[in-house]
Amino acid sequence: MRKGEITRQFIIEKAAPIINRKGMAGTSLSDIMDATQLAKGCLYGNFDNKEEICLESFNFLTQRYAAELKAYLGAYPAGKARLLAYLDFSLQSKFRDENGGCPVINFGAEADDTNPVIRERVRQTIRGMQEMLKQMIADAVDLGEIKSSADPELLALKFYTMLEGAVLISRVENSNTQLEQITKLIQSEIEEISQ
Amino acid sequence: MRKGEITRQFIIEKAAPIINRKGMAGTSLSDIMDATQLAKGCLYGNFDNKEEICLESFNFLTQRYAAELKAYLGAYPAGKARLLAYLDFSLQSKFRDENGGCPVINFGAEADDTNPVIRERVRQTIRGMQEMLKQMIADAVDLGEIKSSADPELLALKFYTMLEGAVLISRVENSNTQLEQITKLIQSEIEEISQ
DNA sequence: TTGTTTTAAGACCGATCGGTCTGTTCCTGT
DNA sequence: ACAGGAACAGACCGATCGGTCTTAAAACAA
Repeated sequence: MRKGEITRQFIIEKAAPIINRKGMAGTSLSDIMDATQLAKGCLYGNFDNKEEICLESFNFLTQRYAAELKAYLGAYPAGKARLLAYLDFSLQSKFRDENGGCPVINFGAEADDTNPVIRERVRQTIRGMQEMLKQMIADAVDLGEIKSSADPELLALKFYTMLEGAVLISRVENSNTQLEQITKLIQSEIEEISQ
Repeated sequence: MRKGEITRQFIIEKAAPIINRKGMAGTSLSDIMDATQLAKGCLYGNFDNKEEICLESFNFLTQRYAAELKAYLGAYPAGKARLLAYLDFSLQSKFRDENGGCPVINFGAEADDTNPVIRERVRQTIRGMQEMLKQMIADAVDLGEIKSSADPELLALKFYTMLEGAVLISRVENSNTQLEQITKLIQSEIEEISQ
């Protein structure tokens, strides 16, 4: 790997939590210079502009999350067990707090009216998460763990909106209570549709 | 009413949709000067700083929403009918699109890590909405329309997270589909716990 | 080791940022 | 009608914004 690629990755890793916390507009290049201890010329040698740093930061946060999630879920068999494991992961994931919360919420709320490129990436991420949830539910149905009357797609949307809404509220409240309550609710809903 | 108070209100009404769309950090004073056609001296004659304009803009958006909601719900009898009317209002409320989406999401996502004052106001708003929902559910229980086994507080949290999550996704997707699906889901859940 | 290419530093740029201040205009109570 | 105060305009401020460019240093291929 070339030196430049290492530096580029280093910049992204340092910038991502800041941008996730302070927002794209709220993060200045000097913020990133401080965090990386790199000069401006170096930043612009590795990126075309600030927006590219923001975009790559979002990609980094979501890809890292996806990798951690995949590693975590891999230990559980497909179906209901993995679905419940996903809830555990969502709850215990310190990720959200340490890096400024869910990037889907942060980047989504900021980009929806201002930045079509990033908004499109957020959309892809949302669809990916829903698709994954849908697949886990469908697997549980196929395995006979969940009633076949269940609609995996609709349930995935329901659970995902509940979780995102709970993450938002928990961040504003600075408390895990709401996220815990919602997680328990989803767990018991899964039990209700189990057979 | 003094002239100053009229101008102050005028500034807030013009600034609020912009700040809700572009964010607090992403909105500059010149944006507000353009929208109001007022000079800088006038803005600072009516507000101490930009943050005060942001705070009052959030207050304006939420208070106007609350007023419209109250007016809408007043036509329905307390209990299940009003609860269902709330869902209708949420769905048809053009408010969200015209002004840049739900201010709870926009200001909440931006302020949670950066602005304790505004975050506290968002928190109050969230609690107010949950309290209102809880009350509507509790009324329906008291009237015997909903089973007494239902937990109004938990249901309020559940419905609210679903709605906020759906609003976020619908905005990123630029489609009402998800919000419509979630609204229908909540409606049928209410029917399930009805008696 | 040497020559070339890549990478980083930081001075520099014009524009714009949030905010101040002074002078003028407009409103309003008498 | 007029005096006094409130409200507005806009020049002005230093700081900082995102971004460029030149130069030096470091990395790399030979």
